[in-house]
Amino acid sequence: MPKDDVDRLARMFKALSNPNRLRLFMNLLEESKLDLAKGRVHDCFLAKLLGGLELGAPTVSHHVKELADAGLIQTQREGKQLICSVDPEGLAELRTALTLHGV
Amino acid sequence: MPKDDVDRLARMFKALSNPNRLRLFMNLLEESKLDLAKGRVHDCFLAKLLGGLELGAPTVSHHVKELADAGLIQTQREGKQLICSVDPEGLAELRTALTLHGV
DNA sequence: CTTACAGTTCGACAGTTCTGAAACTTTCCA
DNA sequence: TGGAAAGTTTCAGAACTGTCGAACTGTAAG
Repeated sequence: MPKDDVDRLARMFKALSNPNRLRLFMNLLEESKLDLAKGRVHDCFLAKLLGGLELGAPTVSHHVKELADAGLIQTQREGKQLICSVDPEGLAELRTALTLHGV
Repeated sequence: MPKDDVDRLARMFKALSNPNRLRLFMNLLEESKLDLAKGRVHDCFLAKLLGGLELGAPTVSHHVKELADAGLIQTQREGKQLICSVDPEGLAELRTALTLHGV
């Protein structure tokens, strides 16, 4: 596996290595499952992701950026709100890396 | 998702978040694929995992412990050598967490 | 225009992580 | 018994991370 790929992967894993950040991502992933089941593309505005997480706004902003930079989520602005969605490509990369082909 | 599960998952991701540690794990995973293809249980002694990695012995020892503590690899001593193998359960947990059920 | 809302940026600080040097332990071989 | 091989432990320093307060930016509603 080429060094660049390892570094890229490591960055994704790092983005998920903090419990609060992982929680944000898993919440989003849960939402995605619901929406995908209904055949819709998913997205979710930031505050909704927090679900019980007690973090200051700066911290959340930082974590979201980290996830986005790693290629795990996509963000887009809608008026005052920031809409987040899981990046399917990033997710696919992770799964591929962890897959024992055919096992 | 319960807090304990999130924390446990985060720990696994953290173990994979360092490029050198990820490399060790991916090397082991590659070996596993070969061995599984042959229908054998896999394992691999430590020095063999390094494959081009230029790290001191203490550092490698530290990384291996980190992976083992996270539940991603198993180790066993055989004479002078430490034999490592991928922990299939840990791997399965990771894959489950990243799976959009039925998608 | 003014105010409130939803995030962002900056700065700082405590805590954690990565790495290697030196010294140690265990196991094997002669 | 003596020595070498393969890891481990402990320690320390440089670098990185997670978090928040304060100040800032852009948008919507009066």
